[in-house]
Amino acid sequence: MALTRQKIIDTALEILRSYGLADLSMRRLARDLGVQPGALYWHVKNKQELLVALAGRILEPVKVGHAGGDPDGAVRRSAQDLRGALLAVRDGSDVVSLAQALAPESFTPVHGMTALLAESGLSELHARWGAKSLTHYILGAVAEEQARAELARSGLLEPGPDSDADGEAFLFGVNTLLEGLQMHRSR
Amino acid sequence: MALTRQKIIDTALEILRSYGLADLSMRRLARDLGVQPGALYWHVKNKQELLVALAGRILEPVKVGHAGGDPDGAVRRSAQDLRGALLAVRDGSDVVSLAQALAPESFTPVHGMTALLAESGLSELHARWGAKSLTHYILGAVAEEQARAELARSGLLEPGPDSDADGEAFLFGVNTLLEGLQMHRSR
DNA sequence: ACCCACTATTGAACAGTGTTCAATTCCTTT
DNA sequence: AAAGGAATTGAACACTGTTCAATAGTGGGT
Repeated sequence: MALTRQKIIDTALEILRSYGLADLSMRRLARDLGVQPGALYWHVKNKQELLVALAGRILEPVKVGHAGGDPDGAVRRSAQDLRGALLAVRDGSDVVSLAQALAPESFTPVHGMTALLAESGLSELHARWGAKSLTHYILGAVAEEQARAELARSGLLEPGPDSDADGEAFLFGVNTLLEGLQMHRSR
Repeated sequence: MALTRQKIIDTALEILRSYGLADLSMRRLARDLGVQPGALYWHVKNKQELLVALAGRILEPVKVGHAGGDPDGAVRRSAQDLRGALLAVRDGSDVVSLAQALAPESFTPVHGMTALLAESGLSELHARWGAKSLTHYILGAVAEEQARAELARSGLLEPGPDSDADGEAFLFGVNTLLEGLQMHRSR
C-alpha cells in the first residue's frame, strides 16, 4: 500500500485525535505508517507544512455559508461550527492557531466572515477588522477550553461539571462582539 | 557570583528579547549563565515553570489600575498597556499564552479587568465572561502581530508599512467588545 | 581546627526531537 | 530485459528537556 500525502495527513489526524499534539512526532507518525521517518519528507516538505495541511483538514467541515437575509445569524452559526470543529479534535485549536501563525492566508474562515460582515452593512475595513476580532476570540476561547481539558486529563485539575457553561460563555463572547459591531454599521 | 532564580529569569528574558522563544533552550540559558544545564534545575522545577515566571515578568509593568469614574476608559488603557508589554518582548504573546494555558490562575490582568467591568455595571458573570473575551482577543491580536513580525524577520514576508494600522485595528477590537458589553449593563 | 550537614554544581547519560542524504529498492515505460 | 525516475531505507547530525550519582563549596557547632 503506497505511502501518500493523503495517508500521511490521515494518520497524523488520527494520532492527534487519540493522543494529542505532544505525541505527534514525525517518528511516531512514520512508525504508525510502517515506514522510516525519512520517507515522510518525500511527500511533505517539513512538519510545519504538515501541520498547516492538518489544520485545513480540521477546518474542512466548517462551511461559512452565506445565509440569506440574516448575516448576524450566519456569523453566529459559523462561529459555533468553527468551535465544534476545533473541539472535535484534541488540541485542535493549537494546531489551527499554529497553522494560522505560519500561513495566515490559509485560514479560510476569516474570508467568509469578512464577506458576511460586509453584507451586514459594515465598511470593507470594519468587516475585515471585525472578522479578525472574531477569529482571535474564537481561537482563544477554544484554546482555553482545550487547555483545561488537557490539564484535567493529566489529573492536575478536577474535571469540573460537564454542563455546557463553556458553550454559553462562548456564545456570550460572540454575541457581544456582534452587538458591538452593530454600532459601526452604516445601514 | 551565585546562581539564583532571579538571575535565571533575567537571563532568560534577555535571550527572549534578543533571539526569540526558539532560541530559549535550557542549554543556551545555562551557557549564557556560565553553568551546566543541570544546575538550573536546582532553582527551577522545569522549563514550563520558568516560562510561567517569565510571563509574570513580562506582565509586571502592566498595572490594571482602577480609574475613578470611567471604567471603560480604564479597561481601554489596560488593554493597550497589555499590548505594549507583550510587544516589548519578542514572542511575548507566545510566552504569555503558553503560561496562561499552563497556569491560568497566574494570569493576573484578567482579575483586574473583571473588577473594572463589574464596576461598570455588569453582573458578576458577565464581567467574568467579558474579561475573558477581552484577554482572548488581546492575546490573539498581539500574537498575530508578532507572528507577522517573525515572518518578516525571516524574510518570508515583505516588511509592510510601519504605520500603526495594527494599533488602530487593535483599538477597534477593544472598543467593539466594550460597546457590545454596554448592552448587558443593568445600570 | 575539625567535622558534620546542607546547599549547590558538575558531568554524564537517557530518551527523545526534526531533518538531511547517499545508497538502495521499487515500479513503470520503452 | 534494460533503463530511468520515483520512492524508501539506514544512518547520521545537531539538537532538545530532564535526571542523578558524585563532587565541590559553605556555614555552624563542638
